[in-house]
Amino acid sequence: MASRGLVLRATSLLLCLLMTPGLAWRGLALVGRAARPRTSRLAASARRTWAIAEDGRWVSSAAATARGANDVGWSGLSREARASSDASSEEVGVHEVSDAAEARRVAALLCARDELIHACDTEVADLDLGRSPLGQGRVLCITVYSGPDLDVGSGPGKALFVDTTEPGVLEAFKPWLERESALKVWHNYGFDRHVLYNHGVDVVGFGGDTMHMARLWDASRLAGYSLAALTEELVGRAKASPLTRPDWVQYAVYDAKGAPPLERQARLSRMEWLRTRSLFDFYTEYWRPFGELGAVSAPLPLPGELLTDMERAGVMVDVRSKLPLAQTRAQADRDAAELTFRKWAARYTEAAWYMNVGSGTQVQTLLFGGATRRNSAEVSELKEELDARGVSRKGLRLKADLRQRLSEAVSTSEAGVIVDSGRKEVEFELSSLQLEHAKTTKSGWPATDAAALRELAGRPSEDPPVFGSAYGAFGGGEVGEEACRALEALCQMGAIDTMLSNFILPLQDLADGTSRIHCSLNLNTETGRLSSRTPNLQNQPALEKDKYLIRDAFVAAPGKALVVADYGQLELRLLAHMTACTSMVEAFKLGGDFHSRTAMGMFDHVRRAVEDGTCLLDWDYSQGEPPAPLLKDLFGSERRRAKTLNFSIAYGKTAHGLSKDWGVSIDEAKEMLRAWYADRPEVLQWQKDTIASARATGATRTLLGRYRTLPGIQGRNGAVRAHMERAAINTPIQGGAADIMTLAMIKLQRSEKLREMGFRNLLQVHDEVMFEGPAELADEARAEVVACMERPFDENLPSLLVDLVVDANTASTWYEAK
DNA sequence: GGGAAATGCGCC
DNA sequence: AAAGGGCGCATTTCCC
Repeated sequence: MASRGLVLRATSLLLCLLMTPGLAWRGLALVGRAARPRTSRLAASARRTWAIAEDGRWVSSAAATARGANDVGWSGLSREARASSDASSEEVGVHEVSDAAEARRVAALLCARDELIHACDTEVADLDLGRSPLGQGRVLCITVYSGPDLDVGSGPGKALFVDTTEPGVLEAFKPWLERESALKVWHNYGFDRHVLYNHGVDVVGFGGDTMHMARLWDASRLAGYSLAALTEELVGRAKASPLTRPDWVQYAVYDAKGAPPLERQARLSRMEWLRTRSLFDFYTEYWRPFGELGAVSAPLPLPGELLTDMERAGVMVDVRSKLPLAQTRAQADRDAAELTFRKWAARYTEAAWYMNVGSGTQVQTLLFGGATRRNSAEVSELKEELDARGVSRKGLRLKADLRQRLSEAVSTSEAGVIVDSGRKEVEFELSSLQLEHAKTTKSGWPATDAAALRELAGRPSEDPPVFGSAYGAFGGGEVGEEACRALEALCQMGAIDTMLSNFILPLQDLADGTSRIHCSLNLNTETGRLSSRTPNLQNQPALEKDKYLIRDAFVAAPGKALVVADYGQLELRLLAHMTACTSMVEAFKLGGDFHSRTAMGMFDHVRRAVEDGTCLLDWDYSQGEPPAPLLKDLFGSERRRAKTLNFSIAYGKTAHGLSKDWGVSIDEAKEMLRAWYADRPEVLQWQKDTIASARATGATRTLLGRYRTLPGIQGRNGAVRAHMERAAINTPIQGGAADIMTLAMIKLQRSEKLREMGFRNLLQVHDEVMFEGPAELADEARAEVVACMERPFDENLPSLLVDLVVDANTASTWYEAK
């Protein structure tokens, strides 16, 4: 068997490509990763250009510099805060509380000072950051800083260091922590509340969350200052060597001093919100209740907690039968698909039998032979250089389980193909099928994602089958068909693997003793949406793709029911409202299928067909069978395009992107965009105005007037600028939708009906909420949920030009309720 | 061994 | 210059 040398990696070696029977050798094509161009991430590398002047107005950084204003960036503040903290660490002394008697004395003094706002923090040990703090972690200490007016006997303005590892200390502080009138400000409240709850302390008296406040004055990323980052640092240090007491004290009081809530409040107070009011008013009225409990100045007290209560409640999953069954089915399907692919691939290159099918690099090598970005001269040059240095084969690591399965095969393999290196790794040589690739990754390598595999495979299992580009590459006929089927199997295997490792397995692992999953809900996005992590419950498979019925494993507790409610076309309604687009507002007023109406507006022949009765816009099937065909059936492709545009326009999609998605020319894509905008000129105008204003001010605003700074929108980097311009028109919509959901959730939380009926909010997925409560009251609860969501605005806020439509169902599983 | 980058993919 | 906004996360590979 002849083999030819080929360059791979500068540090290690050279890949021998094998001549394989039945496949034409097309020469050298594999290039090492060292040749990859470096790319940087757009958002992360963008530099901030905005600042707040002393009077609280947004100004450009140039103006800010001229006027000596502070950099508004979090990192900027963080540095200032750290500097001032470091500078004042000698000035602000620490009062240590290390025994029960002293704890009782100090806690009593605190209870007498409800007029103060107390900045609090905890330090925690024995914590796995990959899961919710509910049910794990041990509080080591609490730190409290109450400002210069508190004196517990050792002088005014001391930070308290409360050592809760000493017996009786936490118990002594419990009454104060559970005291509703003692306002406590935290940095990422949910974390501390949950960890203290593990010790039987149910913290209330929420004064605010400095993390949320920071988000409000600058929605940009807060890299490096997350609680997780701080905790990881601490855990890392504790691991390296036991922390000494002074370490602990300094570390623990750092946050309270470094991010004083009053400074946050002052910053927010300087920023305009609705003409005469400030962002601090916004925080107090909306985000503080959203973050937790209505404190003194909220318009109405909230009867409990919101985000932290949702986290605490968790959602029940069926770990006894449904998820294990899903796992069994998924693993069987995956193994079958994997075998199909392996058998096929190994016929061309034996090493494929041993490869890691989950490795993009190996699939890349197998199918395409690597990148095509280097010309042959460069390849030869590299090859010579590496040959001269004597570098040899590439070692490809195999998964442990695969390794075990293959250990026998390795020892009996044909000469030359598999080399057991004697280390933990098995080295092998993978020759390439040298297929043409239609798509590359952003760094220029052939993509091996689902779309790329689909391009090769086509839809060979459909009737009639549609074969992809691999069919011809393998000479058509049965051989071509088999190739397509094998590549489809590879694609399916990847999809099933995703279901297993992202959903089916972690859900079982993360469920607590009562089969409930507790995610962490964070108010930490650029647009004001929530995010969910450990696990992310906001990306569970949607109904159409939920082959293993994962959503069916999300269940109501025995005797209870779920109420699942979602807004219909929330973002499109926001777009209609914010642009005051007559056509869209009218379409929503008329009701019926919105995308079909869009198709009518875009295509004359569709409009005529509806007008002369050839087809119906929409039909209510409770009236029996429709007397004429429906638009969506007669003009399916027109409606699909209209729908795609409806969703894409708000994201700023370009003709270039549309033409690629649809496989049409740029001109055709442009024509589609023109047709969409022709019916909605206000949208185009609004987008232009919004971008212009964003460029002038460096920020864009949501429906409720929250800001998002857009670093780089005035800069010279075209890619960053274009990205920020799209964000400028999307954030008002996406953030506006988030505003509406925030209002709705506050209203839901304040609903006495729901509280009396025993319904509690478990989840929010951007335009959807899930409640759980007694099954016999589910219908009544459903009606109340709909009522709250349809009218989320309080009397201080203007209403929308369009109605909010809510679809809600009750069922015992998430799957059934959709 | 661990962190970071690259790739890919789930949701709205 | 890139070519759709916003997230979280698994896996592999690179790199120190």
